[in-house]
Amino acid sequence: MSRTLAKVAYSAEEKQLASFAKAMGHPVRIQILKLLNAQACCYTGDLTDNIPLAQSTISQHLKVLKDAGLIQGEIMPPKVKYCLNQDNWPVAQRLFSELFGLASAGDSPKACRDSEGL
Amino acid sequence: MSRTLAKVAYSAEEKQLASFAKAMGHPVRIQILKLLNAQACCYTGDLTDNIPLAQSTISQHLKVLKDAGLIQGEIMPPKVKYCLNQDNWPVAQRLFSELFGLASAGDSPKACRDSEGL
DNA sequence: TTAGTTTATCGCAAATGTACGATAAACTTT
DNA sequence: AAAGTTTATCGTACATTTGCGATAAACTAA
Repeated sequence: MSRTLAKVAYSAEEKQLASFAKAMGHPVRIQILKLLNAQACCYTGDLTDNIPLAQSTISQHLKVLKDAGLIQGEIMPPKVKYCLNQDNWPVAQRLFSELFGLASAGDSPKACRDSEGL
Repeated sequence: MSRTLAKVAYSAEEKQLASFAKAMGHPVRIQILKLLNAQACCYTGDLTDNIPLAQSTISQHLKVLKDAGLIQGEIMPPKVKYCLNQDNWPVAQRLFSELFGLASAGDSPKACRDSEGL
């Protein structure tokens, strides 16, 4: 048969994962996340200096990441310091891990013998 | 200081990762990926039957996933069988793993002592 | 108070994304 | 050949995203 399929609506986790993914769906935002992951924190100005986009545009990208819950900002007048969101980053980590078949690092997708089509 | 920052342009990997993430940025597409990950393959009709969206809409979502390289489709007249993309799924797996600080499963984001701001 | 620094927000234009119904395309069965 | 099944594509409407310059907001230093 083939009737053991998807539920009709999205689960909270599916929505959360899609929301994280959506926020990550732009190269600049990936760049920002990588930066924060590598060096803990940074100020908006640091990004403005090194990314060839208007300051307002970068601020908008930061807002997207913040609204998605991936980063958090702390006001340190006159600057704002951003870091990965302590609470949600591990959640995102988990959700993506689960989607990708969790761990076993070298796992290949469930075989679909024949494949290579279309 | 603080001048050891981001490069001016995006690397190929950053663009690739953003592209994967963007394709994953919708709950229906997450649902489809989970399904394919869980049961290897499925036909468009299976999705059409179980997701409350028009057939044309689902077809479009499949196209987004296919264009991003996350899934592949094989024509088996009169149906089309979809599976995770054998080549790229592991790539996506790796890129996301790397972004999330690779492995150590329980790692928390690099401390940003003080935090909780804004 | 005034001027300076840093970041967020507003208003706008152009491009993309989302969903639908209608229709075409490909192939099977009668 | 005609009718049926399954999936993709087209055209359309509406919403969201992306990027910019201009401006406001918050706070410090003169």
